[in-house]
Amino acid sequence: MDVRFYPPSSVGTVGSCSLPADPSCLSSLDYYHCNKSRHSAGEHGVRRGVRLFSTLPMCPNPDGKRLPSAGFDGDNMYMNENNQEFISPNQIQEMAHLDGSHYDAAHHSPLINRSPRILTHHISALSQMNSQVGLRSALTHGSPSPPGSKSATPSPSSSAQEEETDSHSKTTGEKRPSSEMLKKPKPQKKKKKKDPNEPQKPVSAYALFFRDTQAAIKGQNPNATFGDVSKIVASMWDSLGEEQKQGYKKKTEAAKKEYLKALAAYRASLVSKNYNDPAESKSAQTSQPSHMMPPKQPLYSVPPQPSSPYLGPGSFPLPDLQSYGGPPHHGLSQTQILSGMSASPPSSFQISPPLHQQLSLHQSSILNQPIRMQQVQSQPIISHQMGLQSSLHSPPPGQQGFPHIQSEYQNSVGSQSPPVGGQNAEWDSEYCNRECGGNLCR
DNA sequence: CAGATGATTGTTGCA
DNA sequence: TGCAACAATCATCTG
Repeated sequence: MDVRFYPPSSVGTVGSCSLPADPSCLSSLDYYHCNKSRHSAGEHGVRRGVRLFSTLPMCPNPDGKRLPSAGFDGDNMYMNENNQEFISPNQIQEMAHLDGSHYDAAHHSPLINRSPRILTHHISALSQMNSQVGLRSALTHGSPSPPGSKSATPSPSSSAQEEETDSHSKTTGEKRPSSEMLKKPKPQKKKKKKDPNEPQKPVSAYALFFRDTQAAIKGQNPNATFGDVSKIVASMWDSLGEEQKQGYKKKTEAAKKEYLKALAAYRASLVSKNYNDPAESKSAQTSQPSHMMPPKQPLYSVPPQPSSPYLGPGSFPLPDLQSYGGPPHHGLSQTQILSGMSASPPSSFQISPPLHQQLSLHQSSILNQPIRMQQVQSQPIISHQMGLQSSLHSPPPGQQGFPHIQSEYQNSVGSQSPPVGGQNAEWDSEYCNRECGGNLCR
């Protein structure tokens, strides 16, 4: 796998995401490095380290050289040896349209920042690779160089690469240095037992994004470790437009509001419980030291919203599916968008088995979310479902995140995928029976 | 503002 | 069988 980062100067202006000569070497990690390069280029601050750079094995080019054969330099699309298109100017335009407030074609924002479609390309190509070579094994064990290659796949611990990484980090002033370097013996943290009745803390925007995204990444990188996925997701998060982030943050804030309400109720119940059963108060106080005290944050500081603030976990993946799905279709309804997309699949998109897996994963997560919520906490389930429903009709801002991927999901799966709009009775019932016993699907 | 904490998922090992 | 720990990363909280 060639996750080599070519300095901008080697490819052109800044786009700086040089894709490997061997498309089979393409992976989401390319994406990661594309963003790395972006950050290294200092587009909007240097953030990420290039640790992966040194830890990931490389897929050697045929001649052992690491020459960029594909990529994007901000104006031009690079092709790989197979003339496989990774990105087209039109797509760039779409990306610009996708997030016009952030994208500036003249400023060479990162590939993925322009459109997650790139990621889809990466993932799609990656899926082909991963069907043959496990990313994880390559990552963790260091894929042995093919015979004859000039060991362009150095050991992850290659000192040369470490040196390079170091120097790169130094020159770029990475905010996030190698975790190995910073790794200090972690104190064994004990997870405190939580009261099952205690309302679950709302997940952060990033966690939501992670939840949504990891399935897709995993789908295409079945062997990707959690660390790999984390890095990719983090990179994607970085690339996420402010609008999309705001979408997630809105959800988070809404969830937080709900959480605070629930927490207040929970604490109130604890208080009354303690009043009735002082014996329990001791343990309760230890686990809830502040339950007698007013919360630091005003419980109702957030202005109330008409519907369930926590749109329901189910509402997250779906928007993301949509957000991954394609250029924004302003003024189109969800159904219109989806049906329209399934009618005209992009020719360049490659369907790969993992993609199906990915879709099913993703859709599983869609329907799974309420289940999980039901299991873990006593949040208003109805509002979750309502949130899901409402999300079907009025997508929250967050779902604009990666519209390209969504459309490609839809397109790629075509009729095999469970349609969103009602033709999925069979799938739905199957899934429903399997996953939720028919309690939640409808 | 720096550091701690907890969240994300999947795997592994132990009680 | 169930639960804790762990991985990388980020957001949030806390002192």
